[in-house]
Amino acid sequence: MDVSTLPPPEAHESDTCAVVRAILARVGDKWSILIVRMLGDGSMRFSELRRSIEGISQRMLTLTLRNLERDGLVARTVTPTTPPRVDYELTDLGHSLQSITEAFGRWAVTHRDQIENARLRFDARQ
Amino acid sequence: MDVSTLPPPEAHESDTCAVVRAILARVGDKWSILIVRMLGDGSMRFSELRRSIEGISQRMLTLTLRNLERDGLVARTVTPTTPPRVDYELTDLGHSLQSITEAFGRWAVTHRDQIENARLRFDARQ
DNA sequence: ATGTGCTGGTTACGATCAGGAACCGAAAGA
DNA sequence: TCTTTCGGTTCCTGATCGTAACCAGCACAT
Repeated sequence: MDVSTLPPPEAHESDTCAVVRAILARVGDKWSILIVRMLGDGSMRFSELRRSIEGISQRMLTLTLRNLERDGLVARTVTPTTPPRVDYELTDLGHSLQSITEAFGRWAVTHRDQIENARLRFDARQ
Repeated sequence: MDVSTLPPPEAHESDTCAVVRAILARVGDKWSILIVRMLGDGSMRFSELRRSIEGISQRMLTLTLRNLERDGLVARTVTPTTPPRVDYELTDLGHSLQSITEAFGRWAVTHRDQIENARLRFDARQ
């Protein structure tokens, strides 16, 4: 989340490296991908997201949603009722990321045990 | 990179949320994905990686490789010559992640402009 | 009238982490 | 002897994460 701008113009052709890095800096943090995954099933309001993404704080949810909105992955809709209602949904750009986040989710669940075992083995070796 | 352990046993069934979060915390940072992408083409030695992943510091390369090794995604081979030679290559587990990192790389390159534009529009609105 | 709850945030602050720069030993080459 | 290469490590600073507290606005109950 530290890279404030996308790579400079001179890196225009094919240094995938810098592009991937800059985009990952935004989209690659743990909350962003989780939120994209949750919103894949349809729009959700703020507190709904907060309840379904366990472990996220209000602050991080706000910040992450704001960044996703800034990058055009998520759209924010305010309905000025009482109490106010704020809905978030994926934009087309956000939807285009869906297949990747889903693939990642499947990979994570499938290989979870392997990673945990590798980690235990590594730590035992030290 | 802050979550030190994988999710506790009680979260065993299907709270994909915690699993994805814990795994992303390790694998989802910008350097890890870039390294997996680089190693996808074959094994590389330390300084080779440092030169080809522009912008990475020696320290972050060391740390990230260590974590990837710990999680069983990367194998480290030391050849005790002078100067020492250390090669890194993907394990089978690491290779299983390849298609995802490649898909992400393609997505990043393809949608780079859209993100940059969305960001400019958002900032202009404030 | 007064308290309590829900909404979607914001602020303050301490812990944690990323990242840069400098340093390291050993050996080869000039 | 001085420099370079190799793969690290150590120190330090500034950014970031995350927790807890606070906020306004309104409904409903006491």
